[in-house]
Amino acid sequence: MKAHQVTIKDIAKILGISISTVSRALKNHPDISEETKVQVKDLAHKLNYEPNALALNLRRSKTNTIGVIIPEIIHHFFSSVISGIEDVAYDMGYNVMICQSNESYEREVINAQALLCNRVDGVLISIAKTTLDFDHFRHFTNQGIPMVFFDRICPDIMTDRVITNDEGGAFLATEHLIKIGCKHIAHFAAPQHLLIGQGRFAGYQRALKQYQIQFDPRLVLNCNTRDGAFEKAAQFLNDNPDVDGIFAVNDNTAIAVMQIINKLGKKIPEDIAIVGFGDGPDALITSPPLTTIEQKGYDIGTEAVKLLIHRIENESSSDSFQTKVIPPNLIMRESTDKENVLSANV
Amino acid sequence: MKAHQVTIKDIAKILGISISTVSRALKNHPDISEETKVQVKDLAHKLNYEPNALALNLRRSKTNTIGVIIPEIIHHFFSSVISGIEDVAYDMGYNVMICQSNESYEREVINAQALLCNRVDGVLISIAKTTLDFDHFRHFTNQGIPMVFFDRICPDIMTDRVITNDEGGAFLATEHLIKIGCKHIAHFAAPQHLLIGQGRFAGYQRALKQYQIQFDPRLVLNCNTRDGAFEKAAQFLNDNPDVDGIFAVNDNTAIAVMQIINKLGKKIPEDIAIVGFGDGPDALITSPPLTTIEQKGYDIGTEAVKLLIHRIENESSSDSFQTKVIPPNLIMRESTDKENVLSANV
DNA sequence: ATGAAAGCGCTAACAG
DNA sequence: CTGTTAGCGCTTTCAT
Repeated sequence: MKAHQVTIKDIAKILGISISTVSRALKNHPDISEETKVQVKDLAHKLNYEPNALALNLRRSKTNTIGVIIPEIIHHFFSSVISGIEDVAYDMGYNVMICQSNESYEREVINAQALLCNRVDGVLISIAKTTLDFDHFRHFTNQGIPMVFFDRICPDIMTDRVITNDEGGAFLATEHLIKIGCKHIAHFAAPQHLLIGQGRFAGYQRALKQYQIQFDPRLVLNCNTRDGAFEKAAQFLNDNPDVDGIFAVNDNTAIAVMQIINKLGKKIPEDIAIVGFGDGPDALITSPPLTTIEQKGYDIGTEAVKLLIHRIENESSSDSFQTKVIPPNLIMRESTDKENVLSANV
Repeated sequence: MKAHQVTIKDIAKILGISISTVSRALKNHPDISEETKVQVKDLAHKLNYEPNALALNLRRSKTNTIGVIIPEIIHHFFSSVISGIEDVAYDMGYNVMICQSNESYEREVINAQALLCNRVDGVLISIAKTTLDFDHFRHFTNQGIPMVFFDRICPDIMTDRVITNDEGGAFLATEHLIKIGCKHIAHFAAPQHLLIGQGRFAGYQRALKQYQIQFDPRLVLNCNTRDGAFEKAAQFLNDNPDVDGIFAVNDNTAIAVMQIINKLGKKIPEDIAIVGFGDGPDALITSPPLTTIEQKGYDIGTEAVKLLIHRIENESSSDSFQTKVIPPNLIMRESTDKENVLSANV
């Protein structure tokens, strides 16, 4: 059943010429006569010859393949990143091999090993939440395989990096709430052992400080998931009835909080204005649509893969490592539109 | 810079034994003495030896890799499918190589070729909307590489398939609207040259017929995207003020229509009840939450990859081709909850 | 202008 | 128990 895949050997035999001539003819080597070239190419086409990438890669010890390790493909942010990666990689002649860690350290280690075995030319990584040890990544550097971390970076390993400006984005979000007149701004925060947790909390604090609003630690709630919000938000809003603005560390949390606020019968943004972080498509379909910080997944992907391919193709160049920071944007929507600016335009 | 990757040859040289002994030792061949095994394994570990998958695959002419061609990874449905594929593939010792067609025929052809060159053991495919010619897929069968189509299948090629029961799902959706008392049920439909367009329209019609409701072609609108809804829905609802139920061909359209209905000041579900198709996470966060048909992406992925691996590992078995149909579920939420059953439970 | 041969890293007969 | 050898498909010197 399994039809033997056509090789240059087959072509050579049929045409009664040598393997090397076929090889040369197929890649337009100047030494080969036009006649043979035409013959070879015709036959190759007729037989559906496809060069065996395995043999090729083994020979060159280069695979033109980029490995990617991400936590979960299902998150809109990460699939945007992948789209960015793929588009650029494709244009530059690289394949992409995607592995999901599912936020599991063990799986991440196995992924790394698989990529190593497959001799990828370089790796793009966003680390799992549960990963605390980084030796599996060091293997890449040991073997001279360049890595670029994005979004969830590894501070202990010196490499190129691409990150969002979390602090700046959080500042924008909080500043926006202040400017529309919120006086008591809560922050639903991610765990402070995560870099994004730290950065976004810091931006929140800086905005308060800059606008001389007293920081009140009681207004900071450790809550960064939809489920968490359903657990804690109602109680929190009850305990802090003066809260008139919320900056949530991500859209999911913000959206869940909005649903709770709606249920409580309070008005958004009149009673409580709310800003998220991430700008996934979800932010468009809530009621009201959610003001949020745009986290440019696609751009992060393209930048990361560009840095990586540059390293791959300039091994020698020991340019010092870069950290690219993607600047965030505030996307204003109705969840903070107290003045009815947006609907006035309709 | 690029550290030479360690090979069994290196290990053999250092230990002063032959390459084949090393090879055997590493795979616990019974002929090898415990002593040598330990020596070899220790050294291999110390040197971070990783077997070269390229060489291995070339040798065995088997890559243990499954190729996947999907339209867009960004769609929640497709990333769910991929998760399903990856989980099973991983358990069964296969790698997964994902390619996006971006709904482009040309890109799909290139993807297929890349997978062919990389000698994947099998392929999972959901075809691009713009694909009308299928020769690039026939190459796989010609080379004896098994294929499984899922969701967007290719009717012209005989292979295993995994699909949603579109007709049945649409029937459930429409029946549900009928049962909650809707009398004038509109259908926002996909183009009828697409199989899902046909199937879902057919299910809608069957439900009407079964419940003896007169089919009215004016209540069928060709509209299957968010943008389309924003263009056409308001006008449509104006022209057909008696519509009290809508079955939309997918969640995106349903959600956009809900937003329009809300803007028009009508109540959901009291004035108009609405059902979508797909059950992405979006359906949870609209107001009200959207009743929809669960399209089990993850399950489709696991089923498809199981069928594929079965084919791969039983080449000889010319079992006739199967079409697995994943049965749909109705997920009832507030967008059709006229009786307030759901909130009563709270 | 073409062919012969070595080698990329690994496995698996075949010999001892 | 271990070594020798051939070969997977391809490129690339080195000959001719």
